[in-house]
Amino acid sequence: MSDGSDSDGGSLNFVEVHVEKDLADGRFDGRVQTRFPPEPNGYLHIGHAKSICLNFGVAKKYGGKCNLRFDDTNPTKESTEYVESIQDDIRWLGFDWGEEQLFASDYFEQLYAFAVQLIEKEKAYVCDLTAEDTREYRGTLTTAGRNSPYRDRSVEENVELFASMRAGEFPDGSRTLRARIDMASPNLNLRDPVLYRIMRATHHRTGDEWCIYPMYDFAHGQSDSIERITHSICTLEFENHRPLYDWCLDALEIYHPRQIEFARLNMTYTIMSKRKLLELVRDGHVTGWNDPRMPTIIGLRRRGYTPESLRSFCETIGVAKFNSTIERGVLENSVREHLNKVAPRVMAVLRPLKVVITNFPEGETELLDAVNNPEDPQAGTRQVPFSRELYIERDDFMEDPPKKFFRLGPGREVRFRYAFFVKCNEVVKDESGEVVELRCTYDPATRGGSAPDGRKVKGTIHWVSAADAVSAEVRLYDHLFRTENPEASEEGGGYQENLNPTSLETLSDCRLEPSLAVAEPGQRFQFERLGYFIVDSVDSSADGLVFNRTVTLRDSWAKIQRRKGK
RNA sequence: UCGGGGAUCGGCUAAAGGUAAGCUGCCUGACUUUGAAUCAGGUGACGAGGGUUCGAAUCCUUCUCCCCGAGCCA
Repeated sequence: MSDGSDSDGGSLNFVEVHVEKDLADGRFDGRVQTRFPPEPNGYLHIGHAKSICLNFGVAKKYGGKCNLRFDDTNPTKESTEYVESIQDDIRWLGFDWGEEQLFASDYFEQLYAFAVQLIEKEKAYVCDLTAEDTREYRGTLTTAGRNSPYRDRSVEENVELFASMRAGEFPDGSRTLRARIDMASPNLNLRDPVLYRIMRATHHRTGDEWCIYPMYDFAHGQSDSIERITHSICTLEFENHRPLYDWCLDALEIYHPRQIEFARLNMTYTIMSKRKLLELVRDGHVTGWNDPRMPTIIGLRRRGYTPESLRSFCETIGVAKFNSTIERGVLENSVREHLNKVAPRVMAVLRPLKVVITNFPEGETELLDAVNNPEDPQAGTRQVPFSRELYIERDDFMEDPPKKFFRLGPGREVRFRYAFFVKCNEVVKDESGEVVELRCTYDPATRGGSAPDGRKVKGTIHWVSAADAVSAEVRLYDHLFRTENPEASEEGGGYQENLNPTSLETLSDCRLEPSLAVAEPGQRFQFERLGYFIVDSVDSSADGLVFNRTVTLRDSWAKIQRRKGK
């Protein structure tokens, strides 16, 4: 294909361009095999979702496979908790890596053999320099390094020493195995990089079997090679490592995949660093990796995001080498778009204001038909009870409203969704002057929401019947950070200075229409005129419903207000 | 300072020497029993200079700015 497009007419991202070129050149016998290689040292976040969609997506598009391989070469940071969460998250996202459980740690024996081969080829040596000395010998960005005094040990001595390293005869950090490349290389990764270090730590899979562990650079490429990966797709920061990736494979004379680097995802109002996300959890700024404010997959999931929305998000943002930052709103749009199609509509009042319909008979209830989802006729209808005492949203009433306020005010008439036209006659206040109740009349002739006399109302508001309402707690989430780029702090402090103090608002006195009484954890709804909400999977129970707001609806009224406020 | 990358509407991406396109945002308007959704229109870009060419976002060149790199992390 040379016109830059695929069969659907969509354009190719640059990775796919490279893959198609390789396919056309017969470079890997027409195979495409990718891999997603997380280190199990934290939970996956939306940035990983980009990589997952890319790797699994490219494999699928060209009839290949994508492996899930854990890059578990540093036992001090890794655990099975993370392994399991990563598998869960990938499955939930909708991807399948087959039955294989792949771990770099499964290749430790093979990797060790590779290292011995390198020694035998005089391309690696055991070095006794301390960590500090190693750094000092390495030189700087602008000055060449110096050869280690241990660089010219004999093959025999190196083989023996390396075996002793493995056998546990030396203390942690006392020796390393290094590649013999070029201490004067302008690429610091090539200045005799460390291949193995001595580290007594219990590995989550190999236990105490090993006391030496391979470095990323010596494990990753060879693991790719063993799995016969064709395209090893990673992020930009590994671009400087590619010469070393290639060097190892060439030195070993083994199958040689191609590494391609793309720009990782950055998003406004959040951070993507695993280390910093871990700090947020540890320091108690969030309730856990699954806090709905976290950019983690599990957090977004609990927040109410759908796998479809995350996948379509990854599709829209594209893949390139330019270091870009995606607006948070793009993510929000992706979930709105999906939920608009599938989420059942219900009425819920978050901040209740009592309304008494003075001309509606006491103790009576009228059942009204409401559409479950106007975007999906199959979803059918349900009945909602209307009675003398109702609740409406406090925001839907103003005592002294401007002309363009289409909701309730003294003397104004609006439509109560799916019910009647209602007119406000009287405003009741408490001693402090706060509005506590509205006394209104309804027009029985407008049942269902339209007037036989053809009169129109400008606004439609949601409501719930007071006697029939179910109570719930609703958690409203806002950006975790108050600045677009939390990493850039004004006072020179850390990103934590930019935490948004109002990122969570908990409303405990919400009233929902009765159909919600049986809502199950994980069920998603649109609360009409408010947003999309999900029953919390952790804290919600039958006698204590808890909802998380996934995202608000677009709100052009709020936008107008904001514009005026400026 | 050395090496490796990068720069196209406000944001994100296409254009593979031949009409700078799409999505999103923003602004209008239509419709509306969700100020939602939907629909229509508008706004708006090749980092700068030089060169090659009939023709350059694309090739060459100089410059500017940004990112990555001196872990026994990945």
